[in-house]
Amino acid sequence: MVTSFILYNPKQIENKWQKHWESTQIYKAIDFDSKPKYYSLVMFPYPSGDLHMGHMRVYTISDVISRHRRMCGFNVLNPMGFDAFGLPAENAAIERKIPPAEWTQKNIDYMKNQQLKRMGTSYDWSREVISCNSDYYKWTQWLFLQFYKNNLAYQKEAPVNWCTKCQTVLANEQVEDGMCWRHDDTPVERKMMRQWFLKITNYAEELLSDLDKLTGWPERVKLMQKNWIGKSLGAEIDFLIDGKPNIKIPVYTTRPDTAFGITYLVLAPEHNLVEKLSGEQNKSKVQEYIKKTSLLSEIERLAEGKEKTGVPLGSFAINPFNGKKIPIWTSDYVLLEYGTGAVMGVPAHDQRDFEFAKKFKLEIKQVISQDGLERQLTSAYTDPGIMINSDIFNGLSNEDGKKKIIDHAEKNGFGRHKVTYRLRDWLISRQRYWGCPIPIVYCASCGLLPVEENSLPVLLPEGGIEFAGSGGSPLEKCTEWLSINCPQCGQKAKRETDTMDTFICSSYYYLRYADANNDKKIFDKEKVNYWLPVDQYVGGIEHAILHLLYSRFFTKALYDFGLLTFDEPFTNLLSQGMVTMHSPKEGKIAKMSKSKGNVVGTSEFFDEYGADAARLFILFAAPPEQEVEWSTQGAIGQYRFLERIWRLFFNLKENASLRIVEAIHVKVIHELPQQGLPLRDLYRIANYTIKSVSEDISDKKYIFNTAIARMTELVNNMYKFILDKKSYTDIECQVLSFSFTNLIKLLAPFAPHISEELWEKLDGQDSIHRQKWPTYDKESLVTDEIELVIQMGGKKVDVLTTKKGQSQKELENIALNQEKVKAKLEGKELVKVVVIPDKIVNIVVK
RNA sequence: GCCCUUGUGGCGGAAUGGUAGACGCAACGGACUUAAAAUCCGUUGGUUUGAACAAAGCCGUGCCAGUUCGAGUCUGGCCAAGGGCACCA
Repeated sequence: MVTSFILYNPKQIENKWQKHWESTQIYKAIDFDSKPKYYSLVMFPYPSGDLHMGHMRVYTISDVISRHRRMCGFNVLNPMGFDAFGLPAENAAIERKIPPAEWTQKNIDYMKNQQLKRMGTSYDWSREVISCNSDYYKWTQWLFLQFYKNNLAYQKEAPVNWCTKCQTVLANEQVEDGMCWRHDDTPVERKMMRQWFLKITNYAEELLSDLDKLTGWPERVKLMQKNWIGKSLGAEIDFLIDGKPNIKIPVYTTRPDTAFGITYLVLAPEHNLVEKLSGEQNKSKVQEYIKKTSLLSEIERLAEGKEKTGVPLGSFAINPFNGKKIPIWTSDYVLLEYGTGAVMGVPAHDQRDFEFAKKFKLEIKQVISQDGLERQLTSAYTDPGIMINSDIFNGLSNEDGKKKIIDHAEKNGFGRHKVTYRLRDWLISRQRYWGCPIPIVYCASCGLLPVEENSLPVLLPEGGIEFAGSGGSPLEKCTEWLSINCPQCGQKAKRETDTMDTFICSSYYYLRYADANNDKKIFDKEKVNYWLPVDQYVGGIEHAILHLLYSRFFTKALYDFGLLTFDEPFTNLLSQGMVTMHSPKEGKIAKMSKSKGNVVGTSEFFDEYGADAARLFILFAAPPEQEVEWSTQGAIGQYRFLERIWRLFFNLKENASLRIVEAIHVKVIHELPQQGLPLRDLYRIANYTIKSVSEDISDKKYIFNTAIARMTELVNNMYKFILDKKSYTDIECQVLSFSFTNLIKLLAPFAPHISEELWEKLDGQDSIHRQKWPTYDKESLVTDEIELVIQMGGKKVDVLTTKKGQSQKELENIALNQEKVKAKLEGKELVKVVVIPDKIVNIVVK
């Protein structure tokens, strides 16, 4: 009897099952199902139009997790959507005259049907969200209004990145090496503009301290967030102005212990007291300086090694500690947005101040010293030491001094303890068309008004938009759209023309998935609190700060608004490493990307070798957090692995009456006679494979590369077992069937198509993806023999197989009686023998 | 400058403080074939002694120390690569 052998044809099989899964809707998540819920999420993509192998990794990792949890009996939510607002669409409109909405939708269709689905992903597409659709951005606007009502959205004048050619503000992400992203010869300038902000700084402390709750997050991500928030403890000290008793300048410092070394004050050029404190003779010079620095780009202003610049204002402040009169300067090395925008100059103990004082010949006064002696400084002394020249504080260690000085200032009312964060409020205004309109109205008589909730969404006008590529937001020229009747007085009013940063859209999409089609509310409270928080989030490390911090902020704010019962959105986070490949343009290995010319498309590979092989390779080549270098050759290796399984199926089907065997009666296997040992080994290996793969795929480990290696080993062992075998006994058929059945079940999350096809060929019920994850026979892993390693001085001398469970003395005797050991012991003195039972004997000699 | 991560064969990578190099790629050999491809079965860290397919020895996880019976793994210092932050007072 010859079973007709069919060649492994991944393209055909994959297409067949993708269609089948879609029509049977096997990945639909059920609200409030009786099974425990599991929310598996991958960061939704920007629809740039073409995914390559570099993108595939994140979807594969997340999909393996989703499929595995489903087989483990969870009610899995695994949704997908598109982060669809953003600049490339607007750019395409400018360059190719395609409306952004059309361009975006075309890309979404392609990515969804030709790419994401072909990867074999298991999304519940009924919950798809597309952030540029009005049924989604209506809720983005609604959220903005909640922030506004809760005093978390406000406008202020702030320095922004400005491109003179585009005549518009750029987001920080759009500034590349200090130049405009569209004009790489145009340095970005700084400009003061009235902009919308979200008050994320209100949550600075909570965002910082709750990092401790996130035990399922990688340490490095938490550390990056911690550094970004940048909490620092110090003091605020008030300085009075000589001759102007009504004005005081508060200054923030982390080194109050150096207060007696203050020899000048510096204000940021944008500080609102600069003008007021400029003396008559200095006024023109100060104004000139302010103008000059305002024109400097961020890059120029912060350039490393840049010489300090600045001008004296011509007025003086009084050091409240010693009554000394000190000059007030302005310099661009002081930032307006940090602390109070003013700094006390202590050249002896701060390197920046030191450089400034040297350049402008200001006094340098040492007040901390290692040995209590004063000496000539060639650079700032920043190490700990003893306080000198500090009046009543002399002789204290500077650490003690910090506290005593603040206490002293507090007692006398000119200073206090102060906590400062590096985190700034979130600038969300964008002078762009392709974004979510900010629902605000400006009325000449009523002022600034929020759009009423029941008239949301504020629709983006479509058609007839002029994308000139210059002159600010295209919305400013949509005169029809722009004018509106004031919701309060009915008079003519104007809409806000800025749109929101797209990070707003992505700060809550994971909540919307819980109830994506609700047109009455942003989401049903019950549903969102059933599904959330996300059990496993997978995404790129590039979002370690922005997206993940913003999302945590949103969740905390929504919790405070009473919409959520949890205050952290993502319980577990996996930050996958990037996919790299040799870039001919850069002459080295670099992140896979179109601009670097090192892209491998998905379709070409899928057509020839299939998505299953690509998935396996991407998971096999390295652990998920590390980088992976794409290698088509390596991926073909995984294709060969799948072919080996495929051929094994036909071989066993023909010769070993292969069938589905989920478990073998344990007794039968253990009563096998001696000559059945290779079979018992195979049974043991099959069970060991189940154990290893289950552990490696669990949320404690996520090491898919070793899981795949274990499966490869099982296949290799099955081949070894059947080598030269012509016929099989019934028990051999059982063990082979058991091994094969469990192999394809273990393989199912990794290579979903081939495992489904083989499951069908085995007459398996339903889908393999709805089978129970295998369990293993613990007893089979217990052996009565062990490999004993014999070492001398920590170096391996011999390995031998012996009975398990022998005493230390017995093992020591076995070791000492080995020929090799005896030979080596000759002429040496035995010092001691270390025995680790069932493992190792280490003989120490002199 | 500060902070973090990573250094293991020709390559990607495995190794609860206990046999370094699992698994794969590449390379080489054998079987099959008229032949090639594919497939199946093997070999493959370096080095020395040896006529040797025998066999045995030595060295080896970026470098230098340390802890330990025993270190790729733990500690300290250094070097290199990558990443984050960067005039944050």
